[in-house]
Amino acid sequence: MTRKKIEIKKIDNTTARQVTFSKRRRGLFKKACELSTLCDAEIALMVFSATGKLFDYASSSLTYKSISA
Amino acid sequence: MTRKKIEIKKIDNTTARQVTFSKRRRGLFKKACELSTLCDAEIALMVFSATGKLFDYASSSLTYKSISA
DNA sequence: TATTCTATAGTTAGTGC
DNA sequence: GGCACTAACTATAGAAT
Repeated sequence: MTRKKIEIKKIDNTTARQVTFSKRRRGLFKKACELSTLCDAEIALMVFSATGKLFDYASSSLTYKSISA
Repeated sequence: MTRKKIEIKKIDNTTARQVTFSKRRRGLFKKACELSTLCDAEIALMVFSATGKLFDYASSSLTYKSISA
């Protein structure tokens, strides 16, 4: 996206892929947060890394109870 | 974000809020897609609009079975 | 109401600590 | 592993449609 345009396909280099993962994951969560706040939306987001680690986010009033009730 | 910096708080004007919702929702889903592709991550994303409408996305190999197995 | 236009705010690839 | 830098890219606010 900068310094050099990149193609949207799997990044071959493991180190580069991990660096991109942590940068973009932060960006994605930030955007989710902003959308929730700005537009009064409820959001749930789950991200599993290639190594199986889970990162998640849910806007405050979104619970299992709230969607199953 | 452009033309004028905005504050991250609920947009009061209903029309403006809806316009921002549809624009940013698209952006968020795109980013989720890109992260999944670039970094070989599995992602699930649910967005409920203020009116209760659901928009969702899940990367292809992410199923209930895959996470409960 | 969702989409298009476009200048500018914001994100991020590549790099070095 | 994360943070900082910065050029150059993308997303998007406001406006018009």
